[in-house]
Amino acid sequence: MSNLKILVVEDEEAIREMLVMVLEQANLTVIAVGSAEQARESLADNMVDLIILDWMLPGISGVELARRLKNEPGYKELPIILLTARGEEEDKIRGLEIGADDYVTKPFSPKELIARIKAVMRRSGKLSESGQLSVGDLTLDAEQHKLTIAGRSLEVSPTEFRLMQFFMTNPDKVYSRTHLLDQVWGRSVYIEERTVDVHIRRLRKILAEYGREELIQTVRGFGYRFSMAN
Amino acid sequence: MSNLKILVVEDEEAIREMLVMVLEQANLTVIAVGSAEQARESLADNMVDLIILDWMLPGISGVELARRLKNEPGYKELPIILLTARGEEEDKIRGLEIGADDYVTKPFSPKELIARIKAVMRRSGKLSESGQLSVGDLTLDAEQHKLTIAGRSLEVSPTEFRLMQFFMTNPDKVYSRTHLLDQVWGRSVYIEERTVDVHIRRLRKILAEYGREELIQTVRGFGYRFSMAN
DNA sequence: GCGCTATATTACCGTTTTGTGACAAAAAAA
DNA sequence: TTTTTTTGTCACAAAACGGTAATATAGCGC
Repeated sequence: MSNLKILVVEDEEAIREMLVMVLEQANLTVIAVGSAEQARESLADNMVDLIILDWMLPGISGVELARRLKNEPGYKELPIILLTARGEEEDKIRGLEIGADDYVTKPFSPKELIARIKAVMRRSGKLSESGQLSVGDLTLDAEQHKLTIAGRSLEVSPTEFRLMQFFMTNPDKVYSRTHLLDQVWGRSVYIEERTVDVHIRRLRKILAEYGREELIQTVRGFGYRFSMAN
Repeated sequence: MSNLKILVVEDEEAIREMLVMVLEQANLTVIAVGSAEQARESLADNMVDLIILDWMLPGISGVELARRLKNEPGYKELPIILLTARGEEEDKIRGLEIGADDYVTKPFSPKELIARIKAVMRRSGKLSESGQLSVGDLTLDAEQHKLTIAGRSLEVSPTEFRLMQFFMTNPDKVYSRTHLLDQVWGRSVYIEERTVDVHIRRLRKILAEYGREELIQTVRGFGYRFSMAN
């Protein structure tokens, strides 16, 4: 779950520190602020992947901030987890109505919080498939950001790494160039379809050094497939 | 602050987990139980260096357990930190009268808790601060603030030392410049991301004198990684 | 084989990212 | 105080990355 940035909005310092520690422990990048106003500033400067928002805040309350964000086009998709005092059942309902993606009650268990973050991230498709992916003797470790074949590490560029990550997460299926562009490059960029060929070529070249170029197969008329089976 | 064993007595699971995480993060060994009775059993089996005790417990309360322990010859010297709900000022006084060594209010800040534990440990002379980290033939001694490679000591500046300390504590993982800044420099300090590069460079230069510059690896597009493996 | 299309391969080159030395301010030491 | 060390920033150099286009090759129906 690396490389995700979380914005924590909590006015009480002890709890804020607690949150920061728990989140950093879980390998997340954290920005912590104490009010809705500061949260706004942070959002303007930083792209964050999720907000953890205290229900009660001085000035503009957490619920209010959540409600507003969920009505703004730019932040509609930004997952929000609300932090509420224990047992306020109506709060939970109201929070979810407003559009919060989940909520956690104080005091919170670190495990639970992390689990909920993961769940929300997974739902919004932001979870970058943590841990180790293995296909045959190929291993991709997201944490180390390292790709190895039979223990020897491969030198791949960032884009190649992401492409490989995608392939290893979805093996044995054909993907069109368009689909690959969407998934690996991101929906918002327009790039020539042919560019995919070039990156496939680069990956194959690297794999070929270990006699594994057949891992990435061409499916004429459709696209490419990553598979152990020939 | 390693090699110290802490017994946590707290009935509420969320808070118990929280405590465990915070303490383990601080390199302490933790045993966590949910009641005074279980605490008794644990004490019979394990030698612990400090107890963190919730004021309110089902059955025999925390205060009561503290009072009893402080009257038993075998446990008289065992430091106890009481956990109380916020703002119960009389509790504090009563707690200290009973013989508790310190108290912390919920919700607690991780930093504060660790600081108080350290203080209590120091007072009772248990703080040995034998923080030795070793990775390969690299050794970092937190106590002496000394970094040695195969016995020969390296001349590193304070910041470089902390950076190295962080890396050696978290090997084999990529960290972004932002993450490193947060962890090594501390959040709330605004420093150019590229400054990290410079410090990495300085560390590498020192390591290079011993042919070990490859210990710190660049992961293009992501950050840096400390690892023995190539 | 021929013609057509899809894919492979290569080279190019602007852009981005990282490395590096120098410098000055700040902090620490003397 | 003066001197020395430490540290953050900058500017430029070096390296790498990544998209494009041009060209070559391969697949396939006829």
